[in-house]
Amino acid sequence: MKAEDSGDIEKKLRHRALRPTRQRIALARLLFAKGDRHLTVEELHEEAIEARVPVSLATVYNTLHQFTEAGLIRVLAVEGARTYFDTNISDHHHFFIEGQNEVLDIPVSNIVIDNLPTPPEGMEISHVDVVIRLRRKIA
Amino acid sequence: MKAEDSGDIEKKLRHRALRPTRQRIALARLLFAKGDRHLTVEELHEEAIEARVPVSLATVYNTLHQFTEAGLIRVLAVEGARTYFDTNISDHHHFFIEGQNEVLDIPVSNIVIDNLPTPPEGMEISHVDVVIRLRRKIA
DNA sequence: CTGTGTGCAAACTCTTTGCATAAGT
DNA sequence: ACTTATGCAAAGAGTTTGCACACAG
Repeated sequence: MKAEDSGDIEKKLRHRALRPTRQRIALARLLFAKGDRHLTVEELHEEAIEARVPVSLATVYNTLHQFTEAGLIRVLAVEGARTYFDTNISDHHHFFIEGQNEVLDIPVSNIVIDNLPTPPEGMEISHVDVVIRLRRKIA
Repeated sequence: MKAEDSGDIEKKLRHRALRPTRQRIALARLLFAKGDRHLTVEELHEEAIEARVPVSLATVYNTLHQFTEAGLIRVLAVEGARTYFDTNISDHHHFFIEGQNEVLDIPVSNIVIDNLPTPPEGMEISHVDVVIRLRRKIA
């Protein structure tokens, strides 16, 4: 939950060969200042506008992809039309509420996964995603 | 891997209040005759055309959604533009090859998941999806 | 016959791209 | 100055929808 100051963010961006522009800094701040989050491009765009940082949708798309390639954030593996980005890159998992396309962090991630299979030749495991799909309990 | 004959398929469809039309039967046969598969709408559509079953893309979309609601198939939780449908509804998991949007079944599904978290009030677990993301090993 | 399913094309949503302008170094 | 980023609008991919026609019961 440590909020990072602009100096940190600028350094981080510079280190990934990303110029610390006004837009990138603002988006990074929105992303990382509030702890772990998962949001869509649309949501981040709205937040930026509300925060009086006029930034175009296309730039939010570009920026989130650049951040993803830089390893600052991650793409969530949930089905559905839109893409969710996750600011938490450490191992943790998610609830997915069926019919509402909603994603929730799993509070205490003490899930144990065992007996992971061997990846095919020449491949290595990048990350294990566990999505627990939930549905409304039928009384 | 048991191939089902048309009688079975018709019965199955009828049981879900889906009229066994030519198209639905043909699609069901393509889906279930070859063991477990995961495919996109596009792929199934091409297969149907190749099998000389002229069916429209829209019908493939409709049919796959109806089959999903009927519990005959399942939607795969992988990110990316297109939706994958899985003919295997039992508990099993997937490899996802990053950068190629490719899905592979995990051969022997002996993964053990333990310490599942308690779902929020009024919710129950529908299914647990495990996606092991792979990347090309960097020498 | 009656109601449901199908096919086509148009509409929609989310995402990407091309190119002129603006900003960073 | 030189290079890279941004914004806009247009294009693109995948998916959904409306409505006339066809088919199953």
